[in-house]
Amino acid sequence: MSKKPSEVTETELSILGVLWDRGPCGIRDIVEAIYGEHTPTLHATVKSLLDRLGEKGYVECDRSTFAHQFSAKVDRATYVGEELQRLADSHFDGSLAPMLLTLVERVQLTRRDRETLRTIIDNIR
Amino acid sequence: MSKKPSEVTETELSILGVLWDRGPCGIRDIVEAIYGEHTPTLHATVKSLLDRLGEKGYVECDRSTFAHQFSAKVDRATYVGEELQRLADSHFDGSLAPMLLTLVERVQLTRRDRETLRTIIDNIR
DNA sequence: TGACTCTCAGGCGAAATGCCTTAGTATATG
DNA sequence: CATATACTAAGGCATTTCGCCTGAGAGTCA
Repeated sequence: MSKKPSEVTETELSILGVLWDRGPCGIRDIVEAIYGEHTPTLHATVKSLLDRLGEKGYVECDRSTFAHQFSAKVDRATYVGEELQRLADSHFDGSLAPMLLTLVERVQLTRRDRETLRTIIDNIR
Repeated sequence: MSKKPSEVTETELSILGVLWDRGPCGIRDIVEAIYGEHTPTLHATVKSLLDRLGEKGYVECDRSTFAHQFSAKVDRATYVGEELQRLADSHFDGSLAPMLLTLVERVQLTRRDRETLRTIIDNIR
């Protein structure tokens, strides 16, 4: 289990977000999705961020096409799961259940949230 | 109430941890709790971190005594709650239920956990 | 007073972060 | 083929952050 501190920047996360929403993309697609325009500068900036996301293991690249296709290596749920585990490691000795209890006690859940949660728990049984 | 990205460093968090575990402390107490020794250098380092934690709103300082007493302004559960809300804001449009689903799917909850959780949910109602 | 302990203000180097430039390669179109 | 277009690769730059450290000065108590 690689125990990376995750450390994905807010800007990098916006790129991951595009990848999660749209699936594999070329750089141009990502640039236009985020900035609404396309310039060489923005292109290179996004490329840098993609490189770093690649080094961090969150993005991979298919180089078989002219415009390389980037895609998220980790899906959103898994990413969030890692973050949750990280929180649990820091504050609840790695165990998620107490954190979940804290969460439910602390946060204002809507009636809808409670019903959903109840359904989830019932289904797990 | 726009939430700042929190951005508490791992090192800063270790200081918050001491404050959470021991209550109000002088700098010396914190230094010894973390490093097991006390030197002018470590003292100043911890002071710097406390200053930054103060600026970020997580720590306050009682200056009425010779050795100022620092204490956490936000308790651990609240801090974790903020982090969880932040995650939900980033990935689930601020709604916690889907994130809870992710969390619950990831973990094996014991029967006891589920019962506790169910009780809590029922009591909120 | 003198020996300590503490605070305070601020600096330092390394790393991270977002942005940008330049050069070169593949593709498509006349 | 010749040329323009679109893309990649490699790397630099300015700023900020982070953890650590120094030096000066003030409060405390024998």
